[in-house]
Amino acid sequence: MRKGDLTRQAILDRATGLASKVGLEGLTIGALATELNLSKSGLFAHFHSKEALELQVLEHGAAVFVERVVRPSLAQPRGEPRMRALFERWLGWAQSSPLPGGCLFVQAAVELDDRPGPVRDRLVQFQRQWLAVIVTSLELGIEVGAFHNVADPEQFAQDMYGVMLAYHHASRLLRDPRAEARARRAFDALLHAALVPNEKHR
Amino acid sequence: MRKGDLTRQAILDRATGLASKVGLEGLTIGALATELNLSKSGLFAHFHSKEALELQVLEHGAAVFVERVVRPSLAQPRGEPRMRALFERWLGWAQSSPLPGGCLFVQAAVELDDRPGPVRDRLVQFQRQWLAVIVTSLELGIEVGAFHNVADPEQFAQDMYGVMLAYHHASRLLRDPRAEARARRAFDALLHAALVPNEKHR
DNA sequence: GACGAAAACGAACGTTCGTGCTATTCTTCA
DNA sequence: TGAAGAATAGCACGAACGTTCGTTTTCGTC
Repeated sequence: MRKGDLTRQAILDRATGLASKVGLEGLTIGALATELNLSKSGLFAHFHSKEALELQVLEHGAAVFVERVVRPSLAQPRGEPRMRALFERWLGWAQSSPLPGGCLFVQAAVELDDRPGPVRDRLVQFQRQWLAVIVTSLELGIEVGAFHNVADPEQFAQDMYGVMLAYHHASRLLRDPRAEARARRAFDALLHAALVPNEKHR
Repeated sequence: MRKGDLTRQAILDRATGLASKVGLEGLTIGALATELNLSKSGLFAHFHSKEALELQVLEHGAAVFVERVVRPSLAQPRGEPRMRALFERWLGWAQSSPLPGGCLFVQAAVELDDRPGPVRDRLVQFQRQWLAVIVTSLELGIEVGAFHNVADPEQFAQDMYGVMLAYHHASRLLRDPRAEARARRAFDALLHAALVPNEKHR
């Protein structure tokens, strides 16, 4: 019972990286098996369908995301530091070595936006949770007095998402080395607009 | 020689819409053929490979994009009107009925960012051209005195792209009906920051 | 060391993919 | 109107897909 979980984890690790390149649909059991020196059927036995594999890849990716981005950021003090931590770690996540194809969720989001089913549903759930983290962090910053009281906190979340997606696009498709610096500038502007004056010029 | 071009055009029209849903790779000759009441081989004969079909779909999409977004916008006067026209028509493009899966290029960009080849190369070329249109429109607006002289016009282009991508994400994946209004607000803020003061309070 | 269970394998399945052929039908133009 | 040529259909192919099955290897426990 132990050995099985070990290889299952190894499979999911590799599958997450592969899916970041080719997508969940592009992920192939045969290719994944050869990459891991496993037989197709041996790998397949761990998950009992392709869809179950896709779901578990998503689940695995989300767990890593929480551990590497969300949790350490929530350890930062409320307000500007926490907000910056979220952004910086989000950027780092999209470049991390286990994700050679960029953010798994960006790939999955575009791929699944028109294909109903449990995989899409789970992804939407994850995205909503992540947006909620951003919104809540902003609202906590408002409570603490770091940010202005804004009418629509979700506007900030969508804007922040845009900065990230634009970075992803410019960096991964256009291979523009200035994309990262521009993403930071854009986020700075976003944050600057939300900061209350005394925080602004400290 | 006339009939052939006619059906070829019909094929490309339908293929563009289908590809906006399932991507260029997900686009399948068999599915496309049945949708058009054609035989697989009959359709295939028009393009001599899948890759050629993908390239022509991209070409076709770009031509429609120029005709529906770029050209009418460039008919607007320089400065704010032209910039707003570009944005509005870009938004409209992503929602247009021949693209049931959203912007074809967003789908293709994510799909191709890790798969080298001529299709990716062509897409990158298109994206660069489109960014150049945005940058040039901004620079012309500066010349005319509508916008501040900014250090990095491409920053504006990347930010504008981000607004669009965030809209796409919130709208298509999360089905958030407020996504469009937020996109407009975000673009307004972007434009407002670039406008020179006398233009700002007119 | 032996035994039961878990894990991995190898071969085969039905289907679909892109891609070639060879006919057949339809257009076009002298 | 009839011949030339383009457009489409029909059929078959090899490869890859997810999936199933029976067998073999490996593991954990007594």
